[in-house]
Amino acid sequence: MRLTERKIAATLRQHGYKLTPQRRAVMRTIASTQDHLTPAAIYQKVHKDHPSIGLVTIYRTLDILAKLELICELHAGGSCRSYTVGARGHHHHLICSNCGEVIDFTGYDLTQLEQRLSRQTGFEIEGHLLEFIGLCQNCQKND
Amino acid sequence: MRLTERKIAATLRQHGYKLTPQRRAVMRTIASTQDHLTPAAIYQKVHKDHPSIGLVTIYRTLDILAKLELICELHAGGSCRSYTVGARGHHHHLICSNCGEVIDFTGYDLTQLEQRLSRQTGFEIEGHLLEFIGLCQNCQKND
DNA sequence: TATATAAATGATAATAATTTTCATTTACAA
DNA sequence: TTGTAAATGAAAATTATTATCATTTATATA
Ligand SMILES: [Mn+2]
Ligand SMILES: [Mn+2]
Ligand SMILES: [Zn+2]
Ligand SMILES: [Zn+2]
Repeated sequence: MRLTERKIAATLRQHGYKLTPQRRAVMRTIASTQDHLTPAAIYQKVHKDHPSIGLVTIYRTLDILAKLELICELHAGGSCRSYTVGARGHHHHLICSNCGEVIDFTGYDLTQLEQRLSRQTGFEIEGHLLEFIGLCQNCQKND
Repeated sequence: MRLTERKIAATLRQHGYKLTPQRRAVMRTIASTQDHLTPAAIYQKVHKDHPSIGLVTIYRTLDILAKLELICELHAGGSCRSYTVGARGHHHHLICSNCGEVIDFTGYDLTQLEQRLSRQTGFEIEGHLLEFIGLCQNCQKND
């Protein structure tokens, strides 16, 4: 079942956030489409109904909604990049959210899943991204 | 086995790229650490040995190395964001690299792997990111 | 080894994305 | 109602990324 504006609003309330017209507008926009939207795209849509809204409010609202896991952040290609040496061959990553340490791991095969998805959706799949985020041992010690 | 500067250089050659001191310096820097580094961080490191290098050259070199899969791009938290409504509960994504369409999929469980990784590395894993990138049916038709 | 030439570089500017600051407004608890 | 902390929007500041273009350079080949 999809998340409605009403549902989102309730969760905001539960967490002590005020329910402003601007936030409603952002929620409505996001809840009204399957697309993934950049902050700028959301701004443009919201702006139609709510011409006085500021882009900053979009960013702030998105941060809150993401923190509450009401929306989710995607990391497709393009910007937002950092690099590490490529271990030989295909592999995946384990990333420390605190210090940025990256551990490569191999031996986990996603081709079965890839084929299933391709069959089910008609997508021609070119690649994938599998990353685990957490705290490395060091960063656990130092709180 | 880790990728050495020498190995990287050979691959560059094979693909018809010239071997410049700047590129060597970038390769050396990347090959010399396990860390993942932002373009800015790489620039700072390279800049020490090679004060005249331009940041633009870093970007250009990284693009090439990524294209040749000698390094890999990470998408941890932070910037590079676009949003989609959260389907009820945890799910993963299939993203069209051309038009940006996103399909959520569920029913793929990574907790086994997560536990294995946690045991092996001592990481306290907080979450993960699993995304497949490809072309949706529409974008396949329209080339 | 000298030379021709396409490729690469770096300075600079342009663009785009994101965050900070701060004075003003507003949601909502009491 | 009213008080107050929270939220907003304008503007500026930062930061990331890309485009342009004159100059330099790696390297194939004579
Ligand atoms: Mn993989
Ligand atoms: Mn998952
Ligand atoms: Zn760490
Ligand atoms: Zn598409």
